Amino acid sequence: MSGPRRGVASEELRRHNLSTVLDRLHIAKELSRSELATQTGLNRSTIRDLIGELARLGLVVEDRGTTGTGPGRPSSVATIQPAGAVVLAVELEVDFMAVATVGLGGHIFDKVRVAHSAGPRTPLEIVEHLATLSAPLLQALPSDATIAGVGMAVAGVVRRQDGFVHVAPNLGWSNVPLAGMVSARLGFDRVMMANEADLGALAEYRRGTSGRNRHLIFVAGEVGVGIGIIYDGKPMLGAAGYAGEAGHTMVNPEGRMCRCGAIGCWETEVGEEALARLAGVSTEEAREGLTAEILRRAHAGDPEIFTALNELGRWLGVGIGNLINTFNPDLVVIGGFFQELYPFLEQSVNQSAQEMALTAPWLSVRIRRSELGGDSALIGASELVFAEVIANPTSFASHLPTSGSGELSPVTKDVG
Amino acid sequence: MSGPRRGVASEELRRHNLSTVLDRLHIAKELSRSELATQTGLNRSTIRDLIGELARLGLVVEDRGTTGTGPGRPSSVATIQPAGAVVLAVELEVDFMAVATVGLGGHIFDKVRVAHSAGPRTPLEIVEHLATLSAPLLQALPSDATIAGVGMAVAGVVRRQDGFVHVAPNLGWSNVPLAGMVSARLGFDRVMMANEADLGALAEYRRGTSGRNRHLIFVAGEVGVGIGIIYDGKPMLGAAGYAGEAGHTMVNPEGRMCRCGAIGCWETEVGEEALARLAGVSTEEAREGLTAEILRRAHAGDPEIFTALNELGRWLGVGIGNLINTFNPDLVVIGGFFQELYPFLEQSVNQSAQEMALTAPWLSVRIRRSELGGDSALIGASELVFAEVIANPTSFASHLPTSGSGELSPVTKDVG
DNA sequence: ACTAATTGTTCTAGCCTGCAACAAAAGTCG
DNA sequence: CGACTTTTGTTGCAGGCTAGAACAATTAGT
Repeated sequence: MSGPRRGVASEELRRHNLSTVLDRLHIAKELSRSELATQTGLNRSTIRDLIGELARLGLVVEDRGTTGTGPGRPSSVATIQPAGAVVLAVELEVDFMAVATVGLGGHIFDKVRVAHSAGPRTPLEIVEHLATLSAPLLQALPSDATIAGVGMAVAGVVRRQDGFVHVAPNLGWSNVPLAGMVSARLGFDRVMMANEADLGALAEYRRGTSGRNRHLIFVAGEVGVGIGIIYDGKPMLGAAGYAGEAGHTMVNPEGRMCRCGAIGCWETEVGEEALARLAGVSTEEAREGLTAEILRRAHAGDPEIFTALNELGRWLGVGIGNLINTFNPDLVVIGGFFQELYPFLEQSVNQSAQEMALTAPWLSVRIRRSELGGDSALIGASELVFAEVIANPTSFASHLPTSGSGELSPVTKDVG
Repeated sequence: MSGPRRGVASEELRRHNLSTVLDRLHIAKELSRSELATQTGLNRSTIRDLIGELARLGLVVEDRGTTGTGPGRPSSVATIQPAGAVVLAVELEVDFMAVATVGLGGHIFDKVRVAHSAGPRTPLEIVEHLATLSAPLLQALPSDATIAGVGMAVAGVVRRQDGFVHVAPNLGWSNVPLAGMVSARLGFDRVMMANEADLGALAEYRRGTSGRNRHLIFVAGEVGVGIGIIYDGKPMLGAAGYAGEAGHTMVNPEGRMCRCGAIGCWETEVGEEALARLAGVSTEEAREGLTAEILRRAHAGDPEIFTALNELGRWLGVGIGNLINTFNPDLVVIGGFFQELYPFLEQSVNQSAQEMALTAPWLSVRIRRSELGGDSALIGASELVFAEVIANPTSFASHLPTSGSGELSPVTKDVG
């Protein structure tokens, strides 16, 4: 991420403060100037200036504050402007693709989710499909909307630097320069991607009920098993973006061969295939069919299913205990199909995680299921791009005039 | 660590730049002004000003540059002043205590290492012992030396926030407010501690031949097994400082009971006890005796030892593969007794790590033995405190005048 | 000795935030 | 209903910090 330390000048200061204010507004959607001043520690006059600049950039609007909270002049309220920066968020799964237009503040303009037959598809087909799906969504955006870029959640091993898909087993891909292809086909410069567990973690941290815990682990059970890590409020992606492949850590040397080639990976004990095996269900059934079927039987009181879920929960707990010892997080969030099954897993997960974890890190951690539901990957994908916008609001909207009165100066339309 | 984002003013800018320059000088020991300007991107005039302030704080000295590299006026050279900030670095082990006085730039003024009989000792005894050992070292420092604080490496689970030893099994301690005790006994305000693996990682990153890799994992084999993590150039300590207890992650559900109470921890396969067991040596022998004995036999070509080391290396490699998949580091450094045995472990470690790791993260990682030798914990302990000094050079030396000409203004002596 | 190259030194301009003084807009209380 | 209190917006100024330009200093090369 950041290189060795460099010196900075006043403009960097401005960028930082602008970014701080925009970040708070992005999360809270609206804040009064006085709330902003308190939260950031900046002076009234500085906040005024910063909000003015953000308004000029089209990222926020300011209204006269409403009254009611006590004596004193009501404070002006700054509201995030969703159309100021819109992300085309994409979730690419084995059996469906979801696309959404998400604006600043997390506002979802539109969303489509199209199932398709599972199995291998070429990257070109997928990109074409994406273009078809996204066109109407982009059309439907307000005319003053600015597209910030594309954020994608991909079930696979993705290099973050250039959005290169090293391998995506369920899609049958390897070595696909996906970001470049999407960029070329859709015509957007900024195309960012990461795997769904990383993005689930980001979504939980930014938009979940994480209570602003700054160290969290998101455990995603999909076809494979992966984790996303937020360390000190930032995504921990590793040197190349491959971090979080905890599904492929050995927990059982006497276990089964994993599709990665190694033996006894965590995934072989808690992945979807393990679930099907334990429950005595054919793997042929589709993913959603499987969990639905198991939930149905569990609610019906099928004892075989309880045994299976207890066994799965036990292994899930062991892995989570391992993660607690390794990372010392203050929150572990359960996502993917684990989340759907969690009521039946909770007890065994807690028990075996506690057995595994050392006392000290165990005492300060909470384990919770995700509450974002199925949108978690899309939200994370959008936040990936928003992070860039927020880090440098000015350069993002560099086509706009950066000085002069907002109301008076005419905005030059792009020609071409 | 850092809380939610706050706004900053110009003083913060200054602090950042001062810190940047001091950091570079701390690592390089001396740099010309022009080198600093190039590296930091700051202007000549700014560098001059910053160096001036650091000189006034007594942290660097400036000399006329030596000539020789080409035409042009020689650039002044700033040299780090070791006595400007001296850390009392302490390594607390089961069978010995090491104490050193380390100055800025990593200069070691003095060092003592005293063996004592293993086994439980009370915290009070240890603190008293430390006071006795450190007194002559502090006496021997130059009269103008400023003590920055105490940094300690402790073999145990330590809360970084307040230096609270949650548990240190080999010392027989639990719930010891060690930092507070040391602070009270020695009279230094700043007492910081962490476990030896965290500090080994820090030492490797700051003073090892890490090649400035910003993502590294240090694997420390002592009585227990722990890892230290550097993520993006910063120590990753977790929410409370307990991160890195990878020795207590399950790798073998059919394995042995660990002293932590769980079954099949990595430590039970690669820790010192496992080594003794595999080699058929009594655990009674002291730590150093054990590795020396095994090295002797290995050099003599004892086939039983080769089998034992291969088995240990295999498990070590599995765990390292797990870590590579989880963290995607660009460097793994082998420390502790693993480092001493590494020539005999290397092959099996590499083989099983490669089998375990996914292709993508495996291709970009290197595995190397530590080259810092036995000083790694002491160096890390000093860097822990130096990080604080470097983060805020001005407030560190707040007793000195912060303005006016360095040569002319008299320094007020502390009274009392 | 003269020239080119590089860096130190000094002064000024520009950016940014904080502060103080005043104005504006609410609630409160008699 | 009006004076008072409280809180916040507005504005102009001061202060801190870095960049840049102009000039001086110092060295190598010819």
